[in-house]
Amino acid sequence: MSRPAYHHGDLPQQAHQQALDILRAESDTAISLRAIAKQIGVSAPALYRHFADRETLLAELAITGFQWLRDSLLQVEQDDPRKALLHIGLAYVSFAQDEPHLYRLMFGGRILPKGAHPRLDEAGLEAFRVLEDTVARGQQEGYLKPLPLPLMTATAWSLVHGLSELIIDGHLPGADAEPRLAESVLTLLLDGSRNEPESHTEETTP
Amino acid sequence: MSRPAYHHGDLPQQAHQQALDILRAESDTAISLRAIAKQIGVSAPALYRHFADRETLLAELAITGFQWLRDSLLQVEQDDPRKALLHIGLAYVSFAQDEPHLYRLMFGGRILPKGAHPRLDEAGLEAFRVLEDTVARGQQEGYLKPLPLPLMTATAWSLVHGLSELIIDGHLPGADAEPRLAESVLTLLLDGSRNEPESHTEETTP
DNA sequence: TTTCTAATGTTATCGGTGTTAACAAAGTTA
DNA sequence: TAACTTTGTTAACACCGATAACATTAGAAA
Repeated sequence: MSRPAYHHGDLPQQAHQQALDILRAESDTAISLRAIAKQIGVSAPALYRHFADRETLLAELAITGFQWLRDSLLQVEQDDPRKALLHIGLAYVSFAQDEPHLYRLMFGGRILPKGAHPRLDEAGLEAFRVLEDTVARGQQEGYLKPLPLPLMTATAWSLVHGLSELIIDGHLPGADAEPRLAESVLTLLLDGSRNEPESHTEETTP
Repeated sequence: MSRPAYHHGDLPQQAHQQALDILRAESDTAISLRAIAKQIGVSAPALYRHFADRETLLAELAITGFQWLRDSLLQVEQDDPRKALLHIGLAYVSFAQDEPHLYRLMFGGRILPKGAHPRLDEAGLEAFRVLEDTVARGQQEGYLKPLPLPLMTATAWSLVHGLSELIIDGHLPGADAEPRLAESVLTLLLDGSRNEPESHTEETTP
């Protein structure tokens, strides 16, 4: 358009979107500040007015990723404890499948070192809390075993995270042929985590 | 000895070791062919006589990593099914904790794309089979539920893989304060995967 | 309106990377 | 010895992130 303006006005937004496009199409390693700048039609150092460095730009992508993940998990209805747990697990895995490169960026500790971007850490924590709350509710309603909450959430998170990564990386070839694999895997853990009041009713609340 | 020979004689081995040292000390992104060459005292292009490219060198590191992992898993004694399953899980997580950067390289689908290095894929498969065999044995001996083997192995692998990654990325802060976290997590899945839930083994959760 | 300042661009440049081409030396074999 | 293969070398290309020094503009202050 007729916008040869010296001040672009929308550079951070557009850079963010460009980086996200590249991430989705290729991988995080393919994200180059120079390429982004050229695509937008701006000089490379201009980006440094809005992002401290390349890693910070990647961190912002990961932050929006965690927000999307959180929103997705929040949309799971929470009436029945078992259904809530199963569906939140499925939503988690689906997110990873839909945004594989973004998911790897969010959790690739190698790419974004953990203490380096406080806002990123907090965004991750907020998404994690949705999962934690669901597990806690499952316990409060008596559906899950009354084991320590950190233990149960660590187990649940490990399973969905591991499953997501294995599927994304193609290590579970049955994932496409068997779309209910995730459901079966989650069910296996769920059935084992159920509280069975008739078999043994000891209260070992922490 | 220290002979400034034109032909080095041990270049691939030394390059491999150098790369491994750098990987352990920093990360895979820190591995630079030029730096390795300089350290060894050879020109950078010399490495291309022994490695097709940088990625192939990384793939060879990952291959040895899978061999180590497999060896580690093979050392778990297989008499009692429950003990075997628990200890193979613990050995798996311990490997990841002992070699975090190597583990990330082995499983970072972003770094080493899956179909690109056949020897790597096979090495990973051979390590995986040790886990699969242990699960199969647990089923044959009647300890685990008679569910489809791919489902049970996918579940077990997801859990140990997810747990490993979350621990080495620092997402489970209790991992250091609670060294028995891995054991508790694995026990939770194990108890739920048992074929006959009436027999009570001893309590292992703190 | 005019002026001053902070924000936001620019070009030039530095040091670094993987990789290839062209060439040279050493080892191997006929 | 002569031919050939292997394994090194230097030079160069095309990128990359990042910084310094400078130019332009927008917006508040006078």
